[in-house]
Amino acid sequence: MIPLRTDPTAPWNPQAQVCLACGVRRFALFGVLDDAELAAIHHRIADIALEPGQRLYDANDRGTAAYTIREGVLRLERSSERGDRRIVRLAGRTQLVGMEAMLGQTYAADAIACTPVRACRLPRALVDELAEHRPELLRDLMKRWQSALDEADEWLTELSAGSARWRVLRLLLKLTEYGEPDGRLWLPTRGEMGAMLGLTVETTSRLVAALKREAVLEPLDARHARVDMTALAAALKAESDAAG
Amino acid sequence: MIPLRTDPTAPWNPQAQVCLACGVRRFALFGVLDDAELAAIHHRIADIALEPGQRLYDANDRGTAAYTIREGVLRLERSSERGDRRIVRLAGRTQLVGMEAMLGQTYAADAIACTPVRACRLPRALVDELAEHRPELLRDLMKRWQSALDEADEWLTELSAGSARWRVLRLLLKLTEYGEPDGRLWLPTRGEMGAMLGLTVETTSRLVAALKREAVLEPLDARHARVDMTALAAALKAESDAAG
DNA sequence: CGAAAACTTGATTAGCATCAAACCAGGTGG
DNA sequence: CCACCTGGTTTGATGCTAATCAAGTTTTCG
Repeated sequence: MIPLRTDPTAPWNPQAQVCLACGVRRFALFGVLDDAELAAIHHRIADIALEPGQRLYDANDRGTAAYTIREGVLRLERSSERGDRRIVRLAGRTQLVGMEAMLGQTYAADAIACTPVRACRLPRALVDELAEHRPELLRDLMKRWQSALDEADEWLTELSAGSARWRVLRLLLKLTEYGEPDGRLWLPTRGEMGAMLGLTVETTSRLVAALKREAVLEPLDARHARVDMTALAAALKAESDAAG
Repeated sequence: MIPLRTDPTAPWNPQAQVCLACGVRRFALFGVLDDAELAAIHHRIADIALEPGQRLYDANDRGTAAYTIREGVLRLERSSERGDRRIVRLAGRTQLVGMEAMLGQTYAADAIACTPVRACRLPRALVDELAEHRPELLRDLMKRWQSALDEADEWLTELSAGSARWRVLRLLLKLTEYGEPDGRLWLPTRGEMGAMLGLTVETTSRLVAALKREAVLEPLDARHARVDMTALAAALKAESDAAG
């Protein structure tokens, strides 16, 4: 018989403590669960770590789980029938990806880490079970679908149309949502930026370089920068006036 | 007292017959309901007719209903912060629009008829009531959210990137989904096409004209055409080879 | 029939892609 | 520790694609 002290469902189990103390807990899908409920299921939630470039799942895989991102930024990427890859969305802290698995569908995109990522794997069976007693869970799921849809629409209107400069500026604005609390901003590679905006690496590089010169963007290290929000807003305004 | 024969919930009521005999019934959100259930609620479903250009709802309105499209094509349109309008999705027969109202949210886009449209108005309260006894309804809703998301991602990868010719060709392919069963295809105005593809009216016009000359597109009347699917496939192939 | 809207076509230009080369940082192995 | 390699970045020169500007035409509708 398994000794009591290593019972994985027990709340004094170390992993249970991790779940209970999780920083994103209240904002994640399982945020509606109370301590007791979480303690009863935490052992079915695998903790996953990814290095930049590693995949969480691939498009067309028959998925059996969704994932809550606890840390880092993940990109959702599709290849077009012309053969080039396009990033259709980013996902960061507290966001849920791979929801299509909850419907028994295959994943719609590749999910690849842009930065070091930590995620929790939520098996479909678990979500189904919990949803039976906790209808709020389904409601939360639906809200997340709607958010993803809003996000996709925003990418269409703001990041895939207008001049290259406008798109890069809008992307910086979007990236502030994924920045560190201290104002440090994660900067994707130029290739990633291009794949998000439908631009080439060269064009993206030129525009980012220009923004550095204009002091909209203060480079910290290769992958991080600080943005002058006032200057960014002014640049966006100027660019939209130029277009109209 | 209301005479029995005009009782709106009675199955022999004319409107009830309309609902029971509805052509899209089995493919629509309320497809899971049986005759008795439908007869009990049909009087709460308003039948709506729109002429081209009329609006079903506006972005940012606090919506209290979703809509099932029974006939015609509707466009979902957003204006960007630069001030130009972009069509982010189309919706046709059997599709559900305005789902965000089911979450108590405001509509995310303007919904405007492209062709004469007939739609059924499904009040949020009704959907909530039915969902309590019929959990499949929520499942269907979630599937529709996922479909909308897939569609949005496809618009990003196939209709918003690549050469103008590629986009127009892909749009024709997409439009076959909204065509009549006899192979007749609804053609949007050049302005609408441009707003879907992120191109100007002039460019769109030139490319559509070229496709007519190449006999990929056989014009029937101003708003309809027939496409040679083989020629379309060949043109797409050629265009994607040229890019790669 | 006349006005407005949509469409088409042409001429010109701006903006981004393409091609090419140099540069830089981080990591590896001698 | 340095030489080297690799992947990402920057910059320049050139060309092509689609935007823009400008008529002119066709269709739609009151």
